[in-house]
Amino acid sequence: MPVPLHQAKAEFFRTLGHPVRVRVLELLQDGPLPVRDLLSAIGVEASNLSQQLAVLRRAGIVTATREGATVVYALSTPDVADLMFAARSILAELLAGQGELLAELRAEARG
Amino acid sequence: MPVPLHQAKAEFFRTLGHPVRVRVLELLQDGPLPVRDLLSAIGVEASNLSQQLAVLRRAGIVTATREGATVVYALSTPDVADLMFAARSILAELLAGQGELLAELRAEARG
DNA sequence: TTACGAATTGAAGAATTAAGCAATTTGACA
DNA sequence: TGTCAAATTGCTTAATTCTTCAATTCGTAA
Repeated sequence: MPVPLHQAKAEFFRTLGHPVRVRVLELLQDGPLPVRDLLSAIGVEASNLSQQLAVLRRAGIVTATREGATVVYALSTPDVADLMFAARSILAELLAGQGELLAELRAEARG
Repeated sequence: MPVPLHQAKAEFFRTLGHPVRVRVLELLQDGPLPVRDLLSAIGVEASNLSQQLAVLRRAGIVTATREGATVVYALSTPDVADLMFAARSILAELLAGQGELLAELRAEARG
């Protein structure tokens, strides 16, 4: 298996590794949205959101289309939803595991 | 939806955002492996691999078990395979899209 | 005990990345 | 034309992350 493919995968994951960008992808799962809506939903500075949108754009994960005065963003592939779902599943398991550890710790503290 | 959850997801993705760590997770999909094997398969400095394994460990994505002189690593949940699969699918689409752009560009160059 | 191999840890410098503010572009409309 | 709102870009500072090297831990066997 060629090395640069791992590089590409790693870069892809890194592209998702920012709370605002995660937020954007989740919001776009239900359909395209203008920047204005993303802005009010996420509640971050406009230039900051723009920077994060640019990261997603450069990676090709979202597309931007100008419609009059506004710019509308959309997922370039709906498969992103599957990925997010898989991530949620894993995160749920990991956090459940931590929850169990926490429970054990409490049990020890009581014992 | 609470803000820190997005933070957690972002951190999770960022944890995957490194070629060596991606490589490790893919290798572990077929079952647990001792560090020695990861080392020879990935071909990176031992201390570097150890650093990356530590990142995965701290995130709870892999577990380490000492067996005599060696340490064996395993995925803490098999769901990681699903995530990797989803990532591969998206990456394939994105790269295909780039391929199309490249084809168009070539067509223009010929025209 | 001493030594050796396997693996991890700590720390320092280089390189990336994020956040916020000012300046700029682009389209809509008086 | 001039102006306003939407969105992006450029730039600077602060914070993270990566890589490498030296030192350390842990187990095994002489």
